Amino acid sequence: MSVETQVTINLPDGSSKTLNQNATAADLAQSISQGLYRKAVGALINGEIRDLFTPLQNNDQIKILTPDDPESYELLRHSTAHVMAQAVQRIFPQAKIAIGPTIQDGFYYDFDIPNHTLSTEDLSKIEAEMKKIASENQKLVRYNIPDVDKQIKEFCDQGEKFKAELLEEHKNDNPTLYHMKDKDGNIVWNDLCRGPHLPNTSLIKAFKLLKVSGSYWRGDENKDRLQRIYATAWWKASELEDYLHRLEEAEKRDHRKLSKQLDLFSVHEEVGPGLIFWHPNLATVRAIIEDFWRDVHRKRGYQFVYTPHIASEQLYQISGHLQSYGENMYSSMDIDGQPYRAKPMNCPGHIMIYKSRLRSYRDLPIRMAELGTVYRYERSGVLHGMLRVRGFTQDDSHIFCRPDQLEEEISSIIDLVDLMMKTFGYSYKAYLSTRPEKYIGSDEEWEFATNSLEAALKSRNLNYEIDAGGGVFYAPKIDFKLFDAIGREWQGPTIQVDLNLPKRFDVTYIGENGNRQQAIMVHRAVLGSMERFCGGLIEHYAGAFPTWLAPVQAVVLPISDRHQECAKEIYKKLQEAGFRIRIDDKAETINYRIREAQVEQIPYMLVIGDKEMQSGQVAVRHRRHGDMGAMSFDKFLTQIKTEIDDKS
RNA sequence: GCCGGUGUAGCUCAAUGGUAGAGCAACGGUUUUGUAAACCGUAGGUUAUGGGUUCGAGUCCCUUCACCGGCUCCA
Repeated sequence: MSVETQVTINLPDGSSKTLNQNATAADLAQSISQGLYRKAVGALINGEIRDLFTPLQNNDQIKILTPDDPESYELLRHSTAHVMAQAVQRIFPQAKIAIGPTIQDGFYYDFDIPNHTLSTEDLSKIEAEMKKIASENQKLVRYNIPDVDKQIKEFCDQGEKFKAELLEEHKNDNPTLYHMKDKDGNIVWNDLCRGPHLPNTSLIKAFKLLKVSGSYWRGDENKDRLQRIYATAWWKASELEDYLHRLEEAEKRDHRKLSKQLDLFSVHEEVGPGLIFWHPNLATVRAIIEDFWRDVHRKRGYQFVYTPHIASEQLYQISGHLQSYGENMYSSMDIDGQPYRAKPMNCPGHIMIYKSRLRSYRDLPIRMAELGTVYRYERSGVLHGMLRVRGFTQDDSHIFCRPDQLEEEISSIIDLVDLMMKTFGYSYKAYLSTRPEKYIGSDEEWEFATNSLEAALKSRNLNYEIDAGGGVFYAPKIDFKLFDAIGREWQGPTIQVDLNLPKRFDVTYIGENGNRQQAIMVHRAVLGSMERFCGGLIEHYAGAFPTWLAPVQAVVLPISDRHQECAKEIYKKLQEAGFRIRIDDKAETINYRIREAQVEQIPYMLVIGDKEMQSGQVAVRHRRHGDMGAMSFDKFLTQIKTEIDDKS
């Protein structure tokens, strides 16, 4: 056999294999082992997920994908999306299909279904039809469109205007269709799609349609309104069950639900949506977090400031917020004939303080910090518990520094972020967002600011990803994504190097050479907002705040009336020692009161009965570990003290 | 704001178009209790709001408001 009719491909283990030309990934799998061939669902070719029947090229780096590989879920979910679309069109022949991408843990598909609104009952019908399609064992076959214009016309004739539009857009990108064929090889359905896909539908076994919602063609509210079906798909039924279980768990942790159980916060129609009332329990948690926050900031050379909640429009004209952020600001109020606004951001206020006197290069850096409450208009449909509100308190800081101090400042912020996130038990990941398409400032400024951010990340040996073009128009930034106790992602700290405001406000200092120089301004928030952070914490801890944060740290429970005196003494001693203590001596059984304390997630219960009165000990029950037996009061004191000091 | 859904006692939920109910919580008693719910009783409602259809509306239709799931945006 000559070399031309063969291809050599490389395998993950470093070995290589020679196959006939036109061999596909499936052929490769078969040549490796029957077992692998049976399990194969696709291939990773030069790092890209591809169909199992993709012909291989000389020198390709190949990994055969099986359900054991995380990448295989992309194939599964994408193919399941097509099965869903086919099912929808079987049930609703008038339905036109838009797009159906995979998302985390699942996928969705958008449809235009004239004269029908999808309901939850429809979902089970569609699911049943999908099972049918899966059992029909249809083949998914990639098909290069030979005549794009003809295909566009065909789509138009079928009324598939979204597909026609997409194809028109991709006409020069070698567009492909995927044919779905029955066992006799007849094409029963097709969809414009780049792929890749599973070889056939029989692999699709464990899926569930989750919800319907509205959407727009291309996410544009001026374009067609579509109906979206969200769904999830897994290889095994057990995985699907686990996933649904995780959803249930997440639902149990919902901060709005826990708020009712634990009496944490409320919103009121008489007051307005998106405005949070902090009840004593959550206010206690917040106050402790704020104390901690002040403490770590003080130790890092921050100075605390307070700024007004309303300001003349002049301020926001200078800052540019009226022009670029006006849509999110509340309309003006008239004060002595002058228009004023509720503040949407703290930065202009901090700049006012900076500019209240002449600053020398020796004064820098100046780190100003404020738990600053701001008000922003959010569209009514986006409000969500404490996580998306209209009035909130940011843990906002602005650092004014010289160019030569920038990297060091950023590095120290990253250090602070690390301390804060570790304290609350979040893991995190950093993203460096670079210059977007629309921006202000010079290329040199962008380069300097971006390089400083990156250098700081590197100096701290922090892994980060680059979000190219993800910066805001006035600043490159580092964003941190947090991962909570059940692995969910939250928006975390942010660091931005502002290339705009120092110019607009003429923020300067006198340099060593006696000349006025422009100061560099860094915005940073670590917790984000107290509302969102505390809302997130509720879910992260599932309502069981660690002892250092718990609204009530221990409850003293006298067994009967004759133990009240003794219980009160213990209660008093603990309260005087600075703990947050409650005594529950109401005329209920001890079981009842223990249950109440458990439901309230109080970390410690101290049961006082005859034995304890005699021995002078306390019987300790922990909300998680249950009855811990009797111990001396001092021992308990030391134990809880250590726990609080360690913030564990 | 848009699409879809929901709104009944403080909470969780019932009530084929035909007299609004339960459990928990609250309150009053009784019980004095050993590690997740003692017993008896009392009170609690313009069924989110305003209108309409009907002999009759919690239930059907429309308005407004709020909430829920998304779209979009962001702390």
